Amino acid sequence: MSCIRSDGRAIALVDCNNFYVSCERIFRPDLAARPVIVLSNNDGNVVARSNEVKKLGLKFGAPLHECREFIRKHGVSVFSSNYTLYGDISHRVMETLAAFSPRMEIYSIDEAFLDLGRMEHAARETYGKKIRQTVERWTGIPISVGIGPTKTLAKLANHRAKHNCPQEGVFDIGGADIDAVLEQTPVKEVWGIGPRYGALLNRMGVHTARQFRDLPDSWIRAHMTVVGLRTAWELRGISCLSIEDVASPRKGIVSSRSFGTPVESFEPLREAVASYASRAAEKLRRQHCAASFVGVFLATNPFSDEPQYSNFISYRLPLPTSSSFALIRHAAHCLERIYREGFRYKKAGVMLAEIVDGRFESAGLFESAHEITREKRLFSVIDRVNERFGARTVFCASEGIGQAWHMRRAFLSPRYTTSWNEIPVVRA
DNA sequence: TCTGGGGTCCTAGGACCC
DNA sequence: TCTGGGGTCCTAGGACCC
Repeated sequence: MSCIRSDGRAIALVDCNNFYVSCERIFRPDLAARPVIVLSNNDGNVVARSNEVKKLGLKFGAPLHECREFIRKHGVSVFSSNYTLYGDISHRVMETLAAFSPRMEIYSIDEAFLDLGRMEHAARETYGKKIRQTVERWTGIPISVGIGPTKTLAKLANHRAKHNCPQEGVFDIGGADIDAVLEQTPVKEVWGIGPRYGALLNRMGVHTARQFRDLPDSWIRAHMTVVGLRTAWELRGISCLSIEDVASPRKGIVSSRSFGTPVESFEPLREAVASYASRAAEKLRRQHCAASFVGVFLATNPFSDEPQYSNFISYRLPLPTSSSFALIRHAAHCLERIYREGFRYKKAGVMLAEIVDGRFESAGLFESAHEITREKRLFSVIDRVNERFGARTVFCASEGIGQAWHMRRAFLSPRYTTSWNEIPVVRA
């Protein structure tokens, strides 16, 4: 294990508060301090809650149909998830953050680690507050900032910032009594300790982050692998997880969805799979890669009493490609081979793997290099058009135009920031 | 009626090779 | 009776994250 003592270096973890809810509120200031929730795809479960909703006790992941009464009773505003909007706001937040550190890792849609270097102790908290004010002013998104000598401690500090000092929204664990903080933190709240390990540790009588930190290495290694050991060392202030400021390309790309209504015939299923293949190909091109492995899966609804069927099949391409045409074609062949009549399908998806640098995308025996180059240029234009004028401005005919299988999004907010037709208008 | 969609890393065990 | 040992690759499964 390669770990280094962090000797005075500080890391900040910036986390957007209730990110999806905050995004919706930017354009609906009337919803500030009001209960708001955002739903998962197909309006299935609650995936984001405003503080008001959390306080009322509604759990993350609750199915919408079980919340109807709660929503009515408390006058909750409900939104379908609008990833186009969230992606765009996320981009603005990250651009703002980038000005505060030469090294930054975008960890998720709403989180980033910032390397603060050897910034003086006394200056850190002030700096954190400055980051917070700037992001809020420039993007309208409230954030919390946790500062610590390692990623895991920064994460823990962030949790603390959010819950113990929401007014300031900044907490520097380096300026606090670390032992006391770890003692007050349930071990299950430590980053890297999931429900499984949490339960195991509790059974062993380990309940706080401090108790976990002080366990013998040999026990941790034996029961929780090196991953658990790294977490413990990080809690001791020894840095084992570095800031990855260059995003490594994905090793696999999956595009899948549950359908809004079950699909019973082949044709719409083929359209859906073509759409997923096309979206996966877009993701692939965005990271300048090509794939030589395509997989397709489909499944009926496991929650229903109807006859069940699910299957997965894959195909290895002779040469890597990033062409939507080629990937759609291969995905369609896969689907033909696993499709069975007489089932009500609920979900399908496309997987790409064996991903390589796009430069290895070369012509096969029966196609010319010229053809490949032409197709690459074509898709680079299509990608630019779709980026500028909105997804699916240009798309392959095989993706279908009706899309009856499309997911349910009954409470969708407008695409305020990415569609000319849906930009908010201010009337004098 | 309704039940998300993406990812990562690590380990154990088997096959195979010399 | 004795029944190598070490290396690599692959896969399935389990844990975690947002």
